[in-house]
Amino acid sequence: MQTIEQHITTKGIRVTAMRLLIYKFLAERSNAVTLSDIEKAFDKVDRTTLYRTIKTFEDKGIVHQINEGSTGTKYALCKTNCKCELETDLHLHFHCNNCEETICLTDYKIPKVEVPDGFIAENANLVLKGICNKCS
Amino acid sequence: MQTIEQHITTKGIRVTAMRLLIYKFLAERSNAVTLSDIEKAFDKVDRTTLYRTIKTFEDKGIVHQINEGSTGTKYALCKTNCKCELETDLHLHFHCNNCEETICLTDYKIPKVEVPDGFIAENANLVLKGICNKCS
DNA sequence: AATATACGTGCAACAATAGTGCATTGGACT
DNA sequence: AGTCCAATGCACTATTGTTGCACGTATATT
Repeated sequence: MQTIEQHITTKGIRVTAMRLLIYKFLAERSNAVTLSDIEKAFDKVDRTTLYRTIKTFEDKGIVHQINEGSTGTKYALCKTNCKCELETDLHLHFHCNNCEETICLTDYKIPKVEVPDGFIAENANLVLKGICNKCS
Repeated sequence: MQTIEQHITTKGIRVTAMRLLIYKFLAERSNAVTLSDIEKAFDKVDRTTLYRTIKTFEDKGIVHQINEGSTGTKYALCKTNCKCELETDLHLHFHCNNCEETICLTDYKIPKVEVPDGFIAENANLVLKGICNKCS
């Protein structure tokens, strides 16, 4: 079991107080969050820092982004050994139209889909919308 | 074969010059467009009108929305008899990381996916990212 | 240890996208 | 024609995404 510090370090970025805070915030919840969710949680932190921290995390494969239709991108932690690869790692997301939460269903992978000749798929984003288990 | 006017009318909204223009603009291209794409195309039109027209179209099932990660929602016309239903109508979208175009692959349906107990999926949004046929 | 360097953070400003309220226009209907 | 309601346009506000710069702190170099 890696510590968060070790995990961040092995991804090739420095450990800072801010990054640990943001990481822990994300780790505490199973739902994807927007930048402003994080901003509200720590009212001392500058928006820009959050923005850049999340961007760094994304570049280094620590978080992934989800677009589910409501305005604003959401983010969630990747699993420890996720490489965000199409065939193996990409899971589906569920957006509840009632509570508006977006949940990572990490155990539900995106099925293999056919694409027309000439198209090369490298990445995928599948969001199901409906009613989640808490709201149904 | 329905005229555009008939199609709009049967969806339960009035035909106006603006709506015809926007409809035709969408019909002319196979790619999904953002609101500002439309805005640039008709520089006489107010953004608010576009925004509300698209919203009306969306509510009435004339267009569908696609979220593909780059900022801004994109829109494309639904097929004539599309009801935007999960099992039958929802097709996949392809976003090219090179030319940044988003293409409706209307003949490629979203495969049936399993969701955990308690979740009820009503809608889905699947965007593949990679290189399109023109750029590969 | 002292210095140089690179990185992280915060501030300020800007740009793009979303959304609302209100006055006016214009078509549909009697 | 006059009434009514939907559609449009204008002005304004809110939210989200983004960049440049200055400063401080951690890291590397000697």
